[in-house]
Amino acid sequence: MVAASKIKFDRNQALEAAMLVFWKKGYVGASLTDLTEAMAINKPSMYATFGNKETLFVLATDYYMQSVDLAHRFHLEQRHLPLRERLLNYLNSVVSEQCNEHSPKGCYVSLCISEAEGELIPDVARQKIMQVSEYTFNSLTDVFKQDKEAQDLNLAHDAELHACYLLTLLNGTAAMARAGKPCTELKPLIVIALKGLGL
Amino acid sequence: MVAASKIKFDRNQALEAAMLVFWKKGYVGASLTDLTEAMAINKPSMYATFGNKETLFVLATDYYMQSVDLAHRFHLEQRHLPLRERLLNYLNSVVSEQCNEHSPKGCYVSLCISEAEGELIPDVARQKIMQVSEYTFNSLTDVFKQDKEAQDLNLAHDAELHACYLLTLLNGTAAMARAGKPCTELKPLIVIALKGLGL
DNA sequence: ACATCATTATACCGATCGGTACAATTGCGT
DNA sequence: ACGCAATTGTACCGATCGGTATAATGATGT
Repeated sequence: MVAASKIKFDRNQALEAAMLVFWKKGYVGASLTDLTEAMAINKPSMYATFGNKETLFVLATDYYMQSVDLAHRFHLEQRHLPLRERLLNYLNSVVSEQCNEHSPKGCYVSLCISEAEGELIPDVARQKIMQVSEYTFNSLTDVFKQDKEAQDLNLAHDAELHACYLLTLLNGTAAMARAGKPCTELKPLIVIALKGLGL
Repeated sequence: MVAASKIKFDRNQALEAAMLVFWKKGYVGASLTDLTEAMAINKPSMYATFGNKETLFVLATDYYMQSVDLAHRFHLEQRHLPLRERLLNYLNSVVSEQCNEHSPKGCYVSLCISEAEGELIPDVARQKIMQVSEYTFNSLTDVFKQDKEAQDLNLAHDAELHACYLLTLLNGTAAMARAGKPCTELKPLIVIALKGLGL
């Protein structure tokens, strides 16, 4: 009764397509035409289903966190593995994707955060992307705080500093990947960077 | 005779203003209105003097290299200083500026390179920003290749790798600065990162 | 088979984009 | 003081932006 009739397009599939466009072009660079073409729907359907560009961006960001980011974060949570191995798996996973030929270069979050500072992203979208970045930071901080190995290595003190260090590394590789550096040149950086932490 | 008459506005001052706008908003985000208002001239004067938005961007990028980047690179060329001190001075100089309250957050080059991959920057501008990024990479590579200390520490082998490492670090701090991280939290990352190189 | 109603496609809205034509203005050499 | 020439402000160009009104479409319950 409610209203569930007629065939609707696949909502998640549309969100994934939108996410890929934002990932490639950023918030401002992604036009409604780019978005709806990739989503294979037209503008009125988009507005009826998702509200407007800003709320679409928020939902696409949620989708990113629940799919892409979750797959990476999985490696962080393998607490049965040694700390160095967990971090290596996580960092390699992220960097691999940043260079992946089959998805946009770089990092969705890193790109959109760069736009946010320029005052060219509406407020809600800006808050969303900041909150997502903070979430990753907290995940990394928790690893350093809770892991026994990290405590033994004195990495639990200043956990925030070390989390910031790894987040900076990943933002850096994201920029390099976007500039065209291949995975083969970026992955070795991870080993060097971990040496900075004594790992 | 030639034509040198009438008062013209200060060309360099205008280029500096344009550079600051591109630095804050990127290429696409910087509208002609933003640019001409900051340059304190109007559109016809801008087009008569600089051609169009794309050539203005190229000239603003040159201005950036000759002013901002040159001041940082100066620290790299102090060959009488120990390698670690030269790198520390250079990296601290760059990071300080990325966080500077009185200029746009982050890095001019890093921001515009991120835009370039999205196919939303005209070709000449794109090539210019890529070339500038390559230039910085080569400067760092030369330091590792030519410095005696670097040769002794086995950093001259894979000089490109180590240059890439530092460039990645700076792209990372640029993103973090743009996301709002203060200088006090970013500068300690430099010391950690240099430990990765054994410095 | 028919009427119903959500979804679709088309065409349009005002605002702004990069870029330009033109006329009023301004400061110079004479 | 005058005329010249470059610069200025204004007003506009077509294209595209985000967003919407409206009419054609097509599957469903009866």
